[in-house]
Amino acid sequence: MKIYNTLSRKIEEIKTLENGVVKIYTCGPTVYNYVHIGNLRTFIFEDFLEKTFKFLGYKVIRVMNITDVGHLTSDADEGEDKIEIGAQREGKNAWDIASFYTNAFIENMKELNCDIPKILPKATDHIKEMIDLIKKLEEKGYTYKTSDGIYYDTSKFKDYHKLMGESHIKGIKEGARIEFNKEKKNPTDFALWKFSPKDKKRQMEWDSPWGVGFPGWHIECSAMSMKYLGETLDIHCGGIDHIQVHHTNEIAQSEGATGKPFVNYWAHAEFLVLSQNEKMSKSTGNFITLKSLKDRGFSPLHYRYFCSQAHYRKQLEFSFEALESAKNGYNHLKNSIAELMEGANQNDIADCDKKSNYYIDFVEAISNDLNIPRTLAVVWEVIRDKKLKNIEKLSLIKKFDEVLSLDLLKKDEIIIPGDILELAKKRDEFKKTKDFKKADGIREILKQKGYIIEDTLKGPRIKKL
RNA sequence: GGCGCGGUAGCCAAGUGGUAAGGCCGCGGUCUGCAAAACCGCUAUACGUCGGUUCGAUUCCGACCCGCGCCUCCA
Repeated sequence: MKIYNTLSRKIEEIKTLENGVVKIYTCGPTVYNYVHIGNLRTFIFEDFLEKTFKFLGYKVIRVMNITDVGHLTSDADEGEDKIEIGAQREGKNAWDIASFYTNAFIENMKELNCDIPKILPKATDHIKEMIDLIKKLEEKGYTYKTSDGIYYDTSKFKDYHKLMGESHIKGIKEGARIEFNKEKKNPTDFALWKFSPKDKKRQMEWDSPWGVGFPGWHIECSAMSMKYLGETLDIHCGGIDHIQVHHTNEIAQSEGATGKPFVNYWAHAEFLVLSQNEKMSKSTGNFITLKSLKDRGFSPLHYRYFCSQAHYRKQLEFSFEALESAKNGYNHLKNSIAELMEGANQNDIADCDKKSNYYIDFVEAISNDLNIPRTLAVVWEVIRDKKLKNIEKLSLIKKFDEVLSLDLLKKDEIIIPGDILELAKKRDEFKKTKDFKKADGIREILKQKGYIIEDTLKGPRIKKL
């Protein structure tokens, strides 16, 4: 298994710490609002990664955090964080907001056929671990206090910029904009613990050795990843935007505290970008959710298929036109497979032939920096192959779907209401008496009611529009 | 201003130092009472521009143009 490592800027063969086991930490959502389809692209990438390891025989231990506290809206803001703003917006308390959007997130993941990591720690459940970690950093001299919190002195950590590469350092210094916090010693210093504002009671705040307050924006990932995966882990994933700040700070915190390498491989997913208009941003409220896709007639798996068509390290341009073509492609694929399954018993689909060139191509593709688009081409090639038997094709596709998770062999069972069945029956009778005008009339009525009728060798088949 | 990424047929998008996957769209055919679905076939002389290295570059190097991202919370 090879993957691009942001740390080395090279595609590397993965060597896990423990043979046959891979420990993965994936940055999860901040639950103050719905996740958007850009977030979802990253989570789908991580799901492909996890399933690829499983496909290749690894045991995967994966952690995904739920950030339910602490992320400030910006450096300039005093004390306000997104969860509390969300609470104000919706007239609920902060805890309810976090819980509501956590559930919504999990629901989205399920709909997209993404496995929910078994270890899904919430930041608010790990305040103690964070405090302990900050204490360790304090002991080692990495911290200093300002009027509003405990900060990390990034000048004390040797390789602070290692994730970004040497060339970034210059840019950060020169490109640094307005410095919001004058008490910070270096522009890149960041808060480990923030004090609650003196005049205001926060909904979420905790006691600490430094005073009542709440954790900084980065400490939770260091604390929770090391708690569940150990001081060094194999792979850490996230969106590409996290490289410069969040992940860089995680390294500084974790390695500063332990003196050991924190992560061996960093894997980052590129952005989903909108072809026109502004960018999608959760904090500005300008974003598309899975629900809005569904409202426009797309299924979650249409979106998963859409994402599967592009490599995770390349920006993917989102447009409804492009999604429409993915939808057509996906439906076509499912229909083709449904035809292959006609007459075949699902139980007869045995293990696939691992010596098949298609199987070899598939493994080659997923193992080579997760080339999912290539695997889709393999699936199409299998379907179009003139020599393979249907059952052989299905066994390959079934195996491939362990990674793709597109429900390729799943029959869409839909419940047809009685009145629709009644109409279909009538149409069939008209057809038999060759009264095609009336038969077509009924077909038109059914269409208006949202159902399509297709005549097959085995009789009519009703589908939802 | 700094850093980074990309520009492949009408659209989305893989990939490669020796002339380029796949999907969508379009067209024709088989099937059908007609459709639909599926299948078969076809299609566009596709690799931003200009140089360089090379026997040979879309693939490597340089410059330029264009688009995008990050640099402030953000997948």
